Amino acid sequence: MNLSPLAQDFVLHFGEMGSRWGINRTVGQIYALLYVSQKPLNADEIAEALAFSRSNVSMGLKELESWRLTKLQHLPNDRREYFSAPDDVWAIFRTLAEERRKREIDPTLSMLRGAMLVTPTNEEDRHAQARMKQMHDLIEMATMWFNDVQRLEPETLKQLMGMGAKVTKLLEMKDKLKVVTGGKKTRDAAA
Amino acid sequence: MNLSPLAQDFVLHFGEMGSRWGINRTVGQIYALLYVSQKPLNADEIAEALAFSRSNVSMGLKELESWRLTKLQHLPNDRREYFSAPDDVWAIFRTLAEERRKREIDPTLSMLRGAMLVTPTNEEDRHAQARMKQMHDLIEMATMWFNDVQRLEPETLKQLMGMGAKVTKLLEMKDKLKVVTGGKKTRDAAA
DNA sequence: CTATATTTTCAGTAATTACTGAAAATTCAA
DNA sequence: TTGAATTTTCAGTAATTACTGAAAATATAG
Repeated sequence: MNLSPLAQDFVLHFGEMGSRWGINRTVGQIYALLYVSQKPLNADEIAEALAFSRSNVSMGLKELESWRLTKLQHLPNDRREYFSAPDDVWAIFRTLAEERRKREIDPTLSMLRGAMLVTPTNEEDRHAQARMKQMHDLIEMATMWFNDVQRLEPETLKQLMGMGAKVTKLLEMKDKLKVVTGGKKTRDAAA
Repeated sequence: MNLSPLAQDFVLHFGEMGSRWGINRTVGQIYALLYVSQKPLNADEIAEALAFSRSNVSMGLKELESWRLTKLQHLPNDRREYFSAPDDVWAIFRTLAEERRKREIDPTLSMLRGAMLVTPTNEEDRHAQARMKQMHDLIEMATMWFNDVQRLEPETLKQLMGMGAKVTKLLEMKDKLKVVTGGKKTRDAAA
């Protein structure tokens, strides 16, 4: 690996993290490399930098493409394909989340919905079904929420996140406003 | 596996999902079983229900304990240990997230902070460092936000999530209120 | 077309991770 | 204490997953 120590640390760390999250270590490393790289890289450059076989890199890139995480481009007078990661980290994270939802969350919701259609024949199953419904409802709520949040302008999102727990204050405000619009004195709302 | 088809589907599905998220398949199955079970189970019951060896169950339970996902109790006149999952799904999810943060997010933030202290010696490294900073900032923001949200009352949280994209409306409201408290007419705020 | 460059596939192998049974350690009732 | 019940450990093995090199497929310049 002929990378600077800085890049190398990053690449190795993300290989490790990837594997803890169900992503093949080498795929994680390839993406980390693309992420920090200044310019797009072709498969040979990646293989060389990470000391992987050319075929391993090919498979890794295919995997990353299936997650829609890479950008592909060609350079003039060069037949090889050059890969890069999007500039916007938030966009990367969003794509990853979308893809995971499609692959894992949605099938899970289906399975849970299916389970809820079964007529339970005993107390055990009745209980199991109730538990599955609880899980279903949580996942569905979180998913819908994320779906909404994803659509927000990055600016709005940043503002919201920056507020953290202070969102509670907003809720209180909202409640007060409701009271206000319901006919009470306006002063409280602005207080 | 002498489970009802309902429970069996659930258990197998979660084993599968677990393995996609970096959790050993059998550990996922054990937890799914505890999750749907009406009563706490001992290791032998789990081994029997899932057709695993007793030692495999022992290791799986230890793993789950290290994630703080199980409750342990004893029944009168029975020396064996009985395991169960918490009743509150949101609490389970929260614990999982906390633990993952401790194990994966925090070390990643450390690594990124460390990388940011290095004085870059060339343009490549300067760029890599800038990229790492972007990632660091996103992760830190998301973490702090989650930290805050975690502390909210389940009721408040539910309310917030139920609002989804409508939080934007709240933000707009807030901005108007700011203007208002800054000295403009109060009517707008309540509109 | 043809030759060459490039990418993909895949069977074989290596490496990693998971699982088991037997033995050791621990716990606790008597 | 002792010894039966229970849990844990761990070396060996099985299963899975990852990786490679060689060959096939694809793409494109001339």
